[in-house]
Amino acid sequence: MKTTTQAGADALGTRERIVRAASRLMQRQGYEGTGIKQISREAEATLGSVYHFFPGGKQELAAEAIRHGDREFADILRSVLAGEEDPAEAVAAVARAVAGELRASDWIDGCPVTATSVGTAGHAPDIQQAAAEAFERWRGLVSDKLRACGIAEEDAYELAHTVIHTLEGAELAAQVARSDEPLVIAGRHLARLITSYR
Amino acid sequence: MKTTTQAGADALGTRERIVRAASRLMQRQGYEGTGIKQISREAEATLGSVYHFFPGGKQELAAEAIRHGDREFADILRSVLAGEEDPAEAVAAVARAVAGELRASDWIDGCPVTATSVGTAGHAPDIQQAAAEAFERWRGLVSDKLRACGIAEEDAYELAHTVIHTLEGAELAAQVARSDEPLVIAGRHLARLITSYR
DNA sequence: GTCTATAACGAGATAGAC
DNA sequence: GTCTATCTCGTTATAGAC
Repeated sequence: MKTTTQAGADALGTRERIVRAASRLMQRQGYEGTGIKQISREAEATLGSVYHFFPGGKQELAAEAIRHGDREFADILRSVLAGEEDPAEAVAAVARAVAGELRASDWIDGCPVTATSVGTAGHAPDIQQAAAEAFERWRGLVSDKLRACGIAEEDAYELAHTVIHTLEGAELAAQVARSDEPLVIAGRHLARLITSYR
Repeated sequence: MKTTTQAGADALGTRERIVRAASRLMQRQGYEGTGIKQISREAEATLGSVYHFFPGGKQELAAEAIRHGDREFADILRSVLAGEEDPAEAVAAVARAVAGELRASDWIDGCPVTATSVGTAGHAPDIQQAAAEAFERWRGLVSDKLRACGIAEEDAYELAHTVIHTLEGAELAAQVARSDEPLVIAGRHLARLITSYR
């Protein structure tokens, strides 16, 4: 068995621990607000190990952290969407799931992709591209669900955009307001919008 | 005439130049990514002047910068909403206006409130509150427009939430994708959603 | 691969003359 | 109100032993 497929927190390789720590910290503090020393400390790795695995420095590590957050939310999205047959219900369930995780973190842990990429436009293209790819992947998952439920391809494509982007914006608002109301309302409206295309 | 009401860029007082520079820089680089020295340089003020007007340091200045961005977008919102009679058309026009400004900046200048507040949750309550108040003000303007067009108060309240938050999320996505497609689609869907309540 | 030490630089903030 | 000089601390990144 390869080490990269082992389970259990203590069995994680150094590289994976570094990526996870970077993703979690940048999710809370953003790219500029997170230091490499803090990441190495949190990952229980030395600074030398960080630069060994990520010779491109902070930018390369941040791009990898975004891809980690991408995969993490994609798994949640797949799972929650599969749990409801009706696509409108499924999207509302995603909104509730996001709200639940946000509340559980006391409104601290926002979207890891957004938090890491905001403020890097124009001087960190790798980070911007990783974020764009994450959004595209998530939209693809939503679009697949909508098409599987009989919504026309072009409608599904556009609806997936608004589903992901509305959840993104509502999560930001929920975070600063320390309330799940924005996400609950967003879930209701997205469900209504989707239903109007059936 | 008081100096604070004078027009023209060169006639601005020092304090106002500092706030504007802070708002513009944090809109691009975020709170942590923007230095006070850079702000003072850009504002053509000395470091001493910055701390004279903002003894609370970077946090106090950032909160004021957010309130500046709040007022700026509120003015645009009022103006664009007033330019269209139909509320659905008006909201779509707002989406186009946001897309136009974003494209004009080569996808660099996102939402000044979001960019400044992301990553500060949990350790800068003044900033979080200023951001929450900005969103609330903007939602109030949208809600006023919807109610003036005959939409029930409770529906207008909830729709205003989703209008602002969807635009917010779509702007983030448009920024990383360097495309106005997310905002154009969001405008269309918001118009459709509003129309469904008439 | 891991570790320590340190270089090189910039950050936020302050003091005090003017 | 404005300006300069400076303190202190933290940052990214590198060097080189082990």
